[in-house]
Amino acid sequence: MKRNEGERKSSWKQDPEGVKADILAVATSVFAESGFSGARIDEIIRRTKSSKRMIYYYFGDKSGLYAKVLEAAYARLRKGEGQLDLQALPPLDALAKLAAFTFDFHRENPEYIRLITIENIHHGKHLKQSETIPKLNSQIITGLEELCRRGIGEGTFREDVDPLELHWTISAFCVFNISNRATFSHLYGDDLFTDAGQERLRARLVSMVLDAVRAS
Amino acid sequence: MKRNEGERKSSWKQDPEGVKADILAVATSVFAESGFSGARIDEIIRRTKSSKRMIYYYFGDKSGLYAKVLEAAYARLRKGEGQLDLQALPPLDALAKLAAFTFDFHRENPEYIRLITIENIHHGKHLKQSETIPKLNSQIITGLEELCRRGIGEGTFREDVDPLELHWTISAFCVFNISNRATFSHLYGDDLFTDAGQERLRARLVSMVLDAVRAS
DNA sequence: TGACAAATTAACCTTTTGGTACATTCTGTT
DNA sequence: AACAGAATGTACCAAAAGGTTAATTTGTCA
Repeated sequence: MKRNEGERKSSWKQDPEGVKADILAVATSVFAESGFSGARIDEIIRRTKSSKRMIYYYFGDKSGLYAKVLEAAYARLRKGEGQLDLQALPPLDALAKLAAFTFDFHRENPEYIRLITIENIHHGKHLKQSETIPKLNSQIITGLEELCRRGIGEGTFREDVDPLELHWTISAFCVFNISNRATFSHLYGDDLFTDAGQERLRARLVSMVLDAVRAS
Repeated sequence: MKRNEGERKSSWKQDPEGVKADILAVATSVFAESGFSGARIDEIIRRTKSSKRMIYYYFGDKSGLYAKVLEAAYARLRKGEGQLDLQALPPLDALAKLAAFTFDFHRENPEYIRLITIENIHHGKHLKQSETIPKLNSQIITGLEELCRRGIGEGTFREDVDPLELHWTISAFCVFNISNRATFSHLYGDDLFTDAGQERLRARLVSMVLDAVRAS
């Protein structure tokens, strides 16, 4: 239903990377919006400049596409954290910065969190297919290990802090804030999801995390 | 493939409540297992003693069935909390008990948490259809308000504690522990999901929540 | 006991949906 | 310029999936 009266009837450029990126971007939105099973291949191609054929050409099938979408989501999430340069700050400050940043970053990128939530609904089966995702995610842990070592050495951190537990705690806060917003705000109002409410939650997260690691 | 050589060829008892309960129980499992869109009506009836028609007879359509399943899940979750009798304990102890109980209860009932997560993927649209769920959930907040009032009056709670924020915090911990287990344990190992790990997380939750409310 | 409503079964239907076959165009290489 | 292989568009398909129709059985009450 579009264009070209005078133009040539058929003409297209080859652009594999562009097509792949386009599909991936659209698929990210559609999967995040409707879940894996709820997402429709036809809906994805409709929003794309390409044709259905290309999805199967480049990604194999719906699961393959979802796996790539998920991979890209994890990559961007961890990439953000990686740029924080936590080594430059005193341990307690660095931890505070990490927690606050994670809170904001997840809030600014709800699609990625939704994709991870969706992946959990499906028992992580696509994640298991990925080679690259586990590597990405080990970075955050080694970063926290380093941070804890410094804090313990310095005497500001408890001796028994657990980097993994720390990551778990921060994730729990920041992920829940996105993943359960719909039901929570419907049941209890959206006071906590206004800008002011979110600032309070972020402050709460930071102080809780700091309290949890601080030497007594 | 069952029964009756010598028995009458066809014979069934009318049992509306039994049929409804059967369908609801099976649907709970199937929806929790596969999500809303991923769940198959045929799979549900297959595991049921009834026939497909009954789902539509009693629940209208797939969404109607899911709405009832979700309603039942919320009812059981809140029913547990309601039986805690928090008034009988000093505020700090009551809060600790609530947090620890919620942690355990969610852990023992992952299906309900999964259903809520699934509902969030679908933007809470089934929840909005329910009359009863919001009532159920207001109980926990009024309970916490009462608790906070006592704590503040007694001087053990900070003056500015927010019951809703408290509930949010406890929920975040306990829900994340279930809803993101698949991806988290795949990426970071399942140390935190062993019995010992879970006990540590529960202890962390309790101490964090207490620290957050305690007057300084 | 007979009639009427409620409950239930079994077979069927329509649309949707993920996926494919096949033809066509583009582009780098010789 | 011609060939080969990669990239893309179009039309199509078979199966799955939600939902429905129609007929049968069971319970109830006058």
